Amino acid sequence: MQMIEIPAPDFDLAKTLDSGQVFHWERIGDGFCGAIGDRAVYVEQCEDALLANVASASSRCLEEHGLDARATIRYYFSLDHPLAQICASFPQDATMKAARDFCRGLRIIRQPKWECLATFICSSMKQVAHIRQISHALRRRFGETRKIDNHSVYRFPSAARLAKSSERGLRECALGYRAKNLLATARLVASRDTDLEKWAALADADLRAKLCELPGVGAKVANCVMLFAYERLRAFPIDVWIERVLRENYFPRARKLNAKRLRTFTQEHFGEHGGYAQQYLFHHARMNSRINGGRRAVDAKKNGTRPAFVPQSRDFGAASGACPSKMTKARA
DNA sequence: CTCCAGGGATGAT
DNA sequence: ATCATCCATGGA
Repeated sequence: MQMIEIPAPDFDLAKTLDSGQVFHWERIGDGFCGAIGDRAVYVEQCEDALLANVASASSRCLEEHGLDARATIRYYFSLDHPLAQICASFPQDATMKAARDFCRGLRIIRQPKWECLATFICSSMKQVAHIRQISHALRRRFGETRKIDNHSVYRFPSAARLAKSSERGLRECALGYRAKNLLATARLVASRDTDLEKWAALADADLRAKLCELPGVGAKVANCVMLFAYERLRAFPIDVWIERVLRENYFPRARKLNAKRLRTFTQEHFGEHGGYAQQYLFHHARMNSRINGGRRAVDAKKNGTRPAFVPQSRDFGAASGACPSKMTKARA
């Protein structure tokens, strides 16, 4: 057990872990504790490097462990993504530029597929803080524990483990009406006729269609899973925040702006790394809104930047990324 | 207290 | 095909 140092230029650990793409990392001291798959990890940023401690159960010797730990960190945090090129591919409008400057170093990470899917099934109509709470509750109750520096972290429970739990047990993790969907999807994934790993070979549209067949998964959740677990950097989830950003900045005074038109626009405008653009817009908007304790309009004015937008409309049915017919979903 | 949240399934137009 | 309504829960 010793700290390893990993070069991580053009990377911001805190922004990455606090941007609403992953929900279980805990601030400990100067860094974060969490699980990457079945490994317990402590990681902190030191300038252009990461200092990490990775505890894995299965490694032969110290040298092998070091290589494995480095590879794990590099892969999970997507340190191989060409971030400069990705940001350069963004559209050059003012809204996008502001988000790009604010989110420098934020990377889309590579999450385990089931963990990501299950977590986002739990995310519907929940604030980020609630999703965190749910993720932790599920882990504490059903997940295996791992130790790192006399601190406990918990794995996300397997689909098989959740499949054999009860809806009541899930509801006790503050899942509410989402419990039924999570349980149903866990049973499907555990039953082996839905192989999440195999789906990695599918084209975007087919993958999205497959995901949308799962209970509790619609266009928005499917796009999140595609972006955060399947490396589909084009996937553009549209939630209430993103919809506000789009309406206020790209369609000021547009009446009759339905989901399809919004989706078409995002695919055209944000292009091949739309998912990255989306995450930057999301994080920027959230961190600058009043109701989330972000910087206020007054502070923004002082800094010479544009005032943060203020959420106002509250009435829309969100949808994004074509999610083909779900006629087959209800039957099961 | 009220308001709202990284939505989806369902039934009515 | 689009639209309204309901679904639980807890932080702000």
